[in-house]
Amino acid sequence: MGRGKIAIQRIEKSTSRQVTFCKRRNGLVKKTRELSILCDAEVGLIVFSCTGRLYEYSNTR
Amino acid sequence: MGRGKIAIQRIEKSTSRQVTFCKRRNGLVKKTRELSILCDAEVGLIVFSCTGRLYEYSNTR
DNA sequence: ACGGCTATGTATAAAAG
DNA sequence: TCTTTTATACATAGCCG
Repeated sequence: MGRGKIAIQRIEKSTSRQVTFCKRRNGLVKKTRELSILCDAEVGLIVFSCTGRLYEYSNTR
Repeated sequence: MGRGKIAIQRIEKSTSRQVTFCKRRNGLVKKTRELSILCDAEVGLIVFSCTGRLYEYSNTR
């Protein structure tokens, strides 16, 4: 996706890594929520950034 | 995505829901792993299907 | 560094086998 | 019902301001 294809390996440039982290984390949460709703599943997602910050998502019943 | 647009709400037809669950769960795991590698983050994903089956993914350090 | 844009790659809904 | 195909929608990499 995007303007060019990227290899799946650690992004070395820290500013790029930070931007990608933010974008993909948002995308992942969205997909996780969609799976939960579409398929009536219970889900939990936990992400710790490399700087130690926590992000999480779960559906509640 | 796909041939038609779908609303984000529970898929009523159980066979369709099952197929979508399988495809989207695989996609979600892939995205989760990619985020972990690209952005050097620790991640955990847990999914319980509506039939009570457990699927999980986490990166190990 | 953030926020928006858009060309392009990827995921996937529906169909076909 | 499982797998494969294909057209289309969606996510996002690189840019620009």
